[in-house]
Amino acid sequence: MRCRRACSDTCPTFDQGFMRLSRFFLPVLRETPKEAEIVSHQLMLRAGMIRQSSAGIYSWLPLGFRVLKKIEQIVREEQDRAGAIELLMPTLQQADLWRESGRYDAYGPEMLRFKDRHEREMLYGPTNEELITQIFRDSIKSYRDLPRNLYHIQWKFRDEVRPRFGVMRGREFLMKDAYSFDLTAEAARHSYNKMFVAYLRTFARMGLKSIPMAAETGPIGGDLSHEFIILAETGESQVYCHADLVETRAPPADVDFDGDLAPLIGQWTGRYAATDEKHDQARFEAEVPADKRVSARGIEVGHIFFFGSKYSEPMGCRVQGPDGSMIAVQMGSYGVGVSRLAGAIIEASHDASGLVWPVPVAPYEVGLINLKAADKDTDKACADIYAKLERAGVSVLYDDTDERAGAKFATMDLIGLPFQLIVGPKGLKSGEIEVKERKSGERMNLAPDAAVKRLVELVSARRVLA
RNA sequence: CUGGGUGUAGCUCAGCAGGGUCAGAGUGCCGCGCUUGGAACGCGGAGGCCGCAAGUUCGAAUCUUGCCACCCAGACCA
Repeated sequence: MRCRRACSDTCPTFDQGFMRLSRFFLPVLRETPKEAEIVSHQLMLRAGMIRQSSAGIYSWLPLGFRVLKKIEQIVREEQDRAGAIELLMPTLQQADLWRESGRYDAYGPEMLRFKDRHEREMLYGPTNEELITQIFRDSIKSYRDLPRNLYHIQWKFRDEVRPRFGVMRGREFLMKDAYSFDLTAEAARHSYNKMFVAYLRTFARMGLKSIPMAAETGPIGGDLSHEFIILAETGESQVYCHADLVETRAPPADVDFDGDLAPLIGQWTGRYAATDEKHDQARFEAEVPADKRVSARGIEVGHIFFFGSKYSEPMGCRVQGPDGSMIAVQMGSYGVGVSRLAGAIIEASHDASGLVWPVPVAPYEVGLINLKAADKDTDKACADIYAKLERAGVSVLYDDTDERAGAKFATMDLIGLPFQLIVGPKGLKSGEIEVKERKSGERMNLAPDAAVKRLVELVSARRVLA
């Protein structure tokens, strides 16, 4: 989110990430609104991240919006790393396009349909296979322009019969969807593998343990469909896997996406992993030693699959091959539930006091607490620390309000910033301020400058995937 | 969509069975005082078309009917 270069505020991507709580918009709730059932929903409401607009439709308040943007950016960076190319398609689409693929009738009432003023039939896109296929076929005519992978991050709408779990199953949701185009099924497998690897890195960067699990393959069959499940105690579905998978590390940043990814993929697909629907207890017991059997709760955050010419054939998306023949392209699509991830991360990372953000997705990296606002010494110390952190490129939410200490602690714990810097008159007298890590609760007292230095080290170390 | 439930202050809720000082509490918000390291305390105050609409009645948050919204269980799902 923050520009990595030492650029000024004239840089359009610059987001300074500094805020005084006295000027922020953070409507926290002390009590849990009754409509929220699961913990992520409750905490998102309480921490002032979201507000429900209507069933399954939410506004993202500043704190939540920052998290959403961070998640989005990680997804983007890993898509780019894997060679996918970003574009942006509209939310509204024409019914006629969907008639080409036959899905206008096949898609149920989940698809929101309506007419514009000219009585043209429109729909709010639940997904974009048709549109991307149209875009691609209208422009690409040669096999020499393959392979390509195009993605966008856009709001979708599925009129779920029953939205629930807050942003985890909303009707309107932000999704990254990528679409690959290849000449042959074999080449498409490689495109698929790239996304597979990108997903492992994407979720790992957000501090999540994600496990790919074989999923229904649809009309094509084969083994090219996986759901990426993250483990969380409060997960919505039951999952089973080999314990080693949980410990397997995500691929490094310098993985060669043009090389043979099969061995890497094999590390993940070689061991048993299945969701409820595909679980085979007998096979599980036969393939996994008793002490390695993991039975846990999980949340689906990504889904990748290959569908060959399902859309390219009926929609006439063909390219001319080396021999001059017209060949329908082989496609795959790859989704990540961006807004859902905000909820999923919380399900995987919270405690009795509130949210516990992993640094890479934290709305701010540090919460600076002035225990006695309007006190000359604490104000000065805080202003100094605030400026130093800013210079060091650490994002800070500075609680400069005149609340009581207890209330400040409670609020800061609730919103879950990874680190807290606590500055009070007592500590300052002995030349110390307190650094607290939200997750472990560990505290240390350091001189202000040492605290800033330590904090910068801690934050930097946790920003990147180890 | 089927079944169940809930709509009263920003949030959490009481009050409805037997209509009539019932417009209430806690919390949050505003002001003052006293406080100041884990959601202090005291006093004062603002805030509600009791989901909406019809109806019954002298009188309805309370009873009747209809509608709407939201929540939960199921089927469905990034």
